[in-house]
Amino acid sequence: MPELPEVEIVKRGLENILNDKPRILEFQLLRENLRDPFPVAELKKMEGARITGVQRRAKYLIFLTDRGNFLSHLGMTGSWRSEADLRLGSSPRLHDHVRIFLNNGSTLIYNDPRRFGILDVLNAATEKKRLARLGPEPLAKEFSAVVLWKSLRNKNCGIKTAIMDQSVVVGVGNIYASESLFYAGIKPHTRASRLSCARAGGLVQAIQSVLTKSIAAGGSTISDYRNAEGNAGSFQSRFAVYDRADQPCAKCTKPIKKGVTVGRSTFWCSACQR
DNA sequence: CTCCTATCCTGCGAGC
DNA sequence: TGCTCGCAGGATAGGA
Repeated sequence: MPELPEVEIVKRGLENILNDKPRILEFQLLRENLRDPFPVAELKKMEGARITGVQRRAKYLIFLTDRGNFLSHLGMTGSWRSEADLRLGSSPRLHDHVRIFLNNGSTLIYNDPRRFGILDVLNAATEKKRLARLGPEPLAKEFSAVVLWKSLRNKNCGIKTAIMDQSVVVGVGNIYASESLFYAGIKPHTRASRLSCARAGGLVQAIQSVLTKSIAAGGSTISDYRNAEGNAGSFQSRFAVYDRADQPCAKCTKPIKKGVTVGRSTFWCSACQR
């Protein structure tokens, strides 16, 4: 579900919900793990802490408190929502796994059917494990033609696989990889190491443009994505190629192709992308 | 190092 | 209608 635009929109919604810097009354863990076991004791230590902000790094959400920080990754199907006046003993909805009761009357609820998500505290060890090897933020100045080109030079895989590698650039997932390559006019199967610096520069611009436009549209809602305030995104109606197999290319009207690259479906226009 | 596969899970739609 | 199968936004471990 969530790639950079969706996580960014969730972050902004959480900021609205948490803008009065509420205290955590209780961390309610409704099971013992998602992809990894919850660090129960360390999370419980943060009960009573004041949440001072929310940040995004790559596809991670980072919750800042005055007693340490914790992070969340939505995996494929994770979501945060808030409910007002929820009682501690009230029964959770299907696939609600974590509830954070706040002293401002709202409760943050993490729901995740497939449970590929992550909830972890942020300390030196988890920073190293989760964040240390992440590449540049695509919307930051540091992400340039030369930076991308250099990290592609030793990569034998296709360019689409390469830009989904979070050590090359963060935040680009299966949807925005196909979309970006369409706008850059680059075939997804092109060997990453063969891309010229100039074409890498075009790809940088395409990635930035697509992600920025998607954020402006509230992200993409494929089936179940909602932001923290319950609203769907609308960028899915503007996909150029993703999930548009056999439909006419908006530029040249030739049918969009679909293939499978490293187990992920890939969409492109064989006329517009070389 | 890099590359490649399998795997973690549930839900849904296509096809029979 | 009801069943099975394949596929879905991500990331990682483990072996080559």
